[in-house]
Amino acid sequence: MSKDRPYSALVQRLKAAGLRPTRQRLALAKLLFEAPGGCDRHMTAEQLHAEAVADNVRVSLATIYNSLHQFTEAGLLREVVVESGRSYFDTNVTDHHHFYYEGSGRLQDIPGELVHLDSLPTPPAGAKVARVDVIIRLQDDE
Amino acid sequence: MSKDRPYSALVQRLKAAGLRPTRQRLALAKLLFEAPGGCDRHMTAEQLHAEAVADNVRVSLATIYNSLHQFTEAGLLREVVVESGRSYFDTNVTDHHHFYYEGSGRLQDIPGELVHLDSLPTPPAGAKVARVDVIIRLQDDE
DNA sequence: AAACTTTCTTAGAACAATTCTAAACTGTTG
DNA sequence: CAACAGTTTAGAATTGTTCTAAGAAAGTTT
Repeated sequence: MSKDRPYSALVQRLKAAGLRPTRQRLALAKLLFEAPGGCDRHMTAEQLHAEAVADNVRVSLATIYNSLHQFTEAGLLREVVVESGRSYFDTNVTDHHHFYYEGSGRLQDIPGELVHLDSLPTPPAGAKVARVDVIIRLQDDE
Repeated sequence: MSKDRPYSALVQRLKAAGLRPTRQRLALAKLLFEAPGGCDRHMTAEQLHAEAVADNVRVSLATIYNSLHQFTEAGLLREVVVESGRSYFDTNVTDHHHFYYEGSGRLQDIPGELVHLDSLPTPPAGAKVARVDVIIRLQDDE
């Protein structure tokens, strides 16, 4: 019965990540991962907060930050820092890269296959590669 | 005569960039581009400010930020944002990339030739590629 | 489900990095 | 050297983010 298992897929997803499926985490996960139109989203904390408020979900900004970081930690999100005070959380956690429109501040995915990194220098002994970020910065008229 | 042309190379460099060679800009340029030991530096605003103070150059933090941005604008520096509140100014403005040690927060240059980017997707019409940043994030024990 | 433990959420304060402001100062030009 | 535009400054203001301590909700045990 749907009444007994609201958003069961999301609940499972949170549980699998070791996170209690609380009211606010579920609401935020719904906004992030089950947005009506699209799929891959690039959201700032403020944007997500605004969406939550607009959707009548009462969450504090602190919880937004907590949740975004916990989701990121759990591999449900990926953080992309584009410039000084501007950091996005990307719902696409597959191997991929980004176009960054400097004028509008918009971020756009580039499938991982489209960028071939050859002959990466071997990182110093003892260091593991955590991730490779490629950001192609575009100049667009603001 | 050296008395008439102190740091003439730097003076020229600033003038060529359309910047008045003021006392503080010259002092900062000297710290950035003529550091005793090395050549390529990755400095934060705070670090540069600390160096200036240690060198008995009285500059306000506001001027540090102004100068760093003006130098960057003029192509004398390149800004690299690695994470939320952490942005470096790199004296190496040639085409190159970076290793970022997440633990220590250190940045290390990778010569441009060592990374081959194939088949970059064509950026949308009307947009020019301003720069391609590749950051290889390394996990080192903090 | 009452009692209990643990984990979450919250408002607001605190913080760090950066930018702004308005006044004082300096480099340059005539 | 006078005058002006460009620069510097201290301190306030802003922005994005984290911390704190207290109350609320979830999970557990009975």
